[in-house]
Amino acid sequence: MPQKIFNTKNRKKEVFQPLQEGAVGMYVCGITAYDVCHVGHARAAVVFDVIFRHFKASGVNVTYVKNFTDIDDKIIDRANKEGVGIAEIAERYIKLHDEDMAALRVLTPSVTPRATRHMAEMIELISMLEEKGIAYAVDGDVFFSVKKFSAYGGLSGRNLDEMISGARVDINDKKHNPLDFVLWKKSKEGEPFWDSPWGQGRPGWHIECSAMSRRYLGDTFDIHGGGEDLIFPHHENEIAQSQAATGKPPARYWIHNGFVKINAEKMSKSLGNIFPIRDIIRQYHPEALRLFMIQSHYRSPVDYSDTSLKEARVALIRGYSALQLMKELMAKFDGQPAGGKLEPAGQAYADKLNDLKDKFNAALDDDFNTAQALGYVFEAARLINNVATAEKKMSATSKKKILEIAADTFDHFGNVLGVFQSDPDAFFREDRDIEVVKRGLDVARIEALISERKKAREEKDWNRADDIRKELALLHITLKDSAEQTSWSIE
RNA sequence: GGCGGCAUAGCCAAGUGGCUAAGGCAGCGGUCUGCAAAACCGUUAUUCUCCGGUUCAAAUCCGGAUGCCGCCUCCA
Repeated sequence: MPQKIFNTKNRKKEVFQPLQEGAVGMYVCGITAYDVCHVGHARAAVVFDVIFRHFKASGVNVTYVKNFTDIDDKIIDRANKEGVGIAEIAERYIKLHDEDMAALRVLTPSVTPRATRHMAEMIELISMLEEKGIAYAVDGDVFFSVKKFSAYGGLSGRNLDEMISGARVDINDKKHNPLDFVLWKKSKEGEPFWDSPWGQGRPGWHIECSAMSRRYLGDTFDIHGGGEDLIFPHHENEIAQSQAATGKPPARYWIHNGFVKINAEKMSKSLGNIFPIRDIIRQYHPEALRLFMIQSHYRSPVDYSDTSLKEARVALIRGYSALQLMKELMAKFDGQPAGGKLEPAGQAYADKLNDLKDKFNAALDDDFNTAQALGYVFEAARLINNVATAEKKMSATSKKKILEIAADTFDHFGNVLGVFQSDPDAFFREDRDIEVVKRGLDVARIEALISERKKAREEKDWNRADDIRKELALLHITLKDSAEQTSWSIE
């Protein structure tokens, strides 16, 4: 099935034709390192991580570039407030970013360039624009003249006249046109600076991405991504700069992820509803946050709330329960001979699993439809449960073989979506640890009660046993009795 | 004001011209169980915000209405 991508540039789903067969170059705008990452960053990271993983799993040689903006007004502000250098601020938040990404099972991109290490490339690009008469320098600042680039507005679907009439008043009287944007900024007293043909200064935000994408992926590459808020002006300006300088459009496909809303409101500092990733994952297993993200299509807005994370957690538990069941059963069948022929009932399960795998891949080929793909994952989980618990008459050899196929299938699902990759026992342990801390539970007391109940059950004192269970239920603890032992989980 | 998006069950959420409208949560009935939990089986939208139109056929295309949201300013 050919890969399809919704291209923001043309506002429609298109068949993806890479520049070079079997290879993909993808650039995604990363963070500005001045604060901890929030749930919105998490979404963008997860969305493009799944795209990265899907290409890799499809055997494509993908070069994924995600930058760090490590020089910017906000970083300078923060550095000044704390009385430290900008490098220290950037370094700190990049490190925290990396920790958050690792927790979310986000793979490290192929290249993670930093703006401050690419000054030469930026200066080169600005010089090219200046030579062509598209950029103009005024008193140490350099601006891009939007009127000199006729395709300006092509990505965001605006035209210059509309924008000029609708533009807010810009007090910068150095600009020839209020829509012109800065390529190079003269540094103020005490600010960090780099030497350039226009004097000491620092780059504008937009030029960073143009320079770094060009450096690692060339003048034209396959995919450029980012949050939908970056369409205008950031990506519009990137296109203008790159295309005006090189004569070639920078990216062929533009992918933009939708926003995360908080309880149906826009997340913003003024509303005080910024949810940092590190705070969320103290409350919920990181995979629950990840699953929440991939439950929706990447272009739809998603609404983050306590309820939605709780639901994602329950769904996650459902998946891991199937994996745990599978693991237990596999252990039981350890001594069984491998290979052998599947009986017809077993063959039907195997066919169904292969079918689900095909559908899963097709869903991702169709504009990375993770929500649909996830539906097939849960269908596969049901099949596993079915084989494990319902198919009593099937031979152990057949069961073992199906479970092997199921394990491979789930391995593929997990690899692409970045969920269900942990050992199920480890997952349940981690999840329980988080819940215990969150609810302030006393594990020793819980286990003492469970021992007491065990004794009561042995003595067939069902009333006492049930009273203990009710007491634990008040703490949202659910007990599960098996032949060997009683395990507990937190609702 | 300009540009764009969304509206599918109690909730979350796929599906964009034709098979029974995925999947998860919650609910109900059953199997299992000392009773539960988990799991499994069955069930839960004759219908996709509303009104018109195109078509043999529409949740899906077109027009209109209503509601919600995003961008136009730093923003994932």
